[in-house]
Amino acid sequence: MTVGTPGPRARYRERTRAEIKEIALRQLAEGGIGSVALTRIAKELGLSGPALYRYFAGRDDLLSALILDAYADVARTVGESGAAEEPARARLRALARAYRGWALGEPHRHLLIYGSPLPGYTAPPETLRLARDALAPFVGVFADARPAPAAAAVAGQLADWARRDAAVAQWAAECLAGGAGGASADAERAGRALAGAVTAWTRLYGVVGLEVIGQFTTMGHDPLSLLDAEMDLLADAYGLP
Amino acid sequence: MTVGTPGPRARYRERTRAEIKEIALRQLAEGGIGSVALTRIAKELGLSGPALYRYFAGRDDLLSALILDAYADVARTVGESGAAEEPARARLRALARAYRGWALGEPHRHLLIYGSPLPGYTAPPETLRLARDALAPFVGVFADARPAPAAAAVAGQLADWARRDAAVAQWAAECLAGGAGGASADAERAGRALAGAVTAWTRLYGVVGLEVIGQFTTMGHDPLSLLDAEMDLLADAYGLP
DNA sequence: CACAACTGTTAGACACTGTAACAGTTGCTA
DNA sequence: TAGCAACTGTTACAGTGTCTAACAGTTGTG
Repeated sequence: MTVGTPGPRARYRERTRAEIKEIALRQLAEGGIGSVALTRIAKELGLSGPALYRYFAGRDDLLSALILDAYADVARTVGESGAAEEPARARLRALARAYRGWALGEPHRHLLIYGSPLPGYTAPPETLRLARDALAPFVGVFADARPAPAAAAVAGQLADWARRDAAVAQWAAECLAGGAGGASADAERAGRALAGAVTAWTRLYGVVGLEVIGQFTTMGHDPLSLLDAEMDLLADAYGLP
Repeated sequence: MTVGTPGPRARYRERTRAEIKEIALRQLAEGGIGSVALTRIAKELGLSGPALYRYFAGRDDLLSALILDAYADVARTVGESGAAEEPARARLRALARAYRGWALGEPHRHLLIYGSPLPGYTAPPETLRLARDALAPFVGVFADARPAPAAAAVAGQLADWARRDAAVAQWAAECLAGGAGGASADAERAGRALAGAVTAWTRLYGVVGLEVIGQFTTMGHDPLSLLDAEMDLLADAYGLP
């Protein structure tokens, strides 16, 4: 951690990288992932082709950076929402709506994360952490869940997971305690909460994903109603107040 | 409809088109959608570059054909499964597992349909029909559904849809009657069945989609268990026997 | 103040899409 | 059955994009 002052050079470098990503995001929004082209970015910056390779190792590296940013943005957006809502089921609705709002506002970024994966791409470990950050608020919602019998198997598997992996157990405990307090929740409780969170996330992805790719445009229902219904049914099945 | 005999020329043409699609599918499987390249397909066929444009107007046209084939394959796969299962909830599980099996067997084709859409692509009307064919068996499962209160809003919206659009109403009636018999089901019943089918499809897409893009690899649960649980919870919520 | 790192350039290899112009083949029809 | 029109294929080429190599100017820092 010998990171003293940034220095003027590193400053300029970071600024240029940010500009590149900015233009890339615009291209992404306009024509999808296939439209992100280094040469055109360079032209728009007044640079010439290969100069961009000073800032990103290649196209894949740039896209990886965009993916990481998107994950961070999702975690931030979800994390900032619904904390105040009081009955747990209202909090669940708020979390789901928050992600939907983000995804509909920037569908290309949703697709960047949850659309077709890049062929050679393997998510860096940091991505994993951010994905968990996004899931954490959901785990908190299901802190005192009492799942219906049909959900018992999944909850049991996730409880076993918490028993096997200490890091997971600790993470779950932190989510349950609301971030403070280190009271170690038992694995069964963690399993129930994780099962609720994973299921919520799956349903959320199901509704929003289909909406983003336009599979609902010919159906006669409002996707938001469907999302609310899915979260309410989940709250019912997990006995949320 | 003046389509007499195919003729030897049309025969050869169709055969070549099929070969092209075959190679394209292999490229798709190996390196994703970005790896489908007309020039390499031509080389593999012993043809030279532009010859392929005699068979497909361009890369997008070829990909559109692959998309249409994939939709048809999904409709066929789902349509052929689970018809025999007796309690409705068992049929629902079977349908869901059938799609999951297809998607895990050919993840690239799942992504072709449900991953990031091609920038300029708009689905041809035939796609719409095939998508409905895939949904039809699910509608049948929910023929006598009694949705929980949380699902009432969506069911109501879809009932209204059936009231507005006669073609939808007829389609729903056919699904409910199992394909035979023209007894016009009332719109309320159609709305309930459609709501169940749409929700089932959404959950199915949620689980399978996340599994295909590898979002479950770091989670300690079995995706199949989650899928079964989601379908069972849905059967509970819709009062399926 | 001098050097090393940084930032940028041009030239070029390679792959892919798609068009243009042209030539051989074949099925159909007058 | 002779001939034409449609079909199938070719080479040449323009345009775009990724990425490497070799080289040059600039600047922060020891």
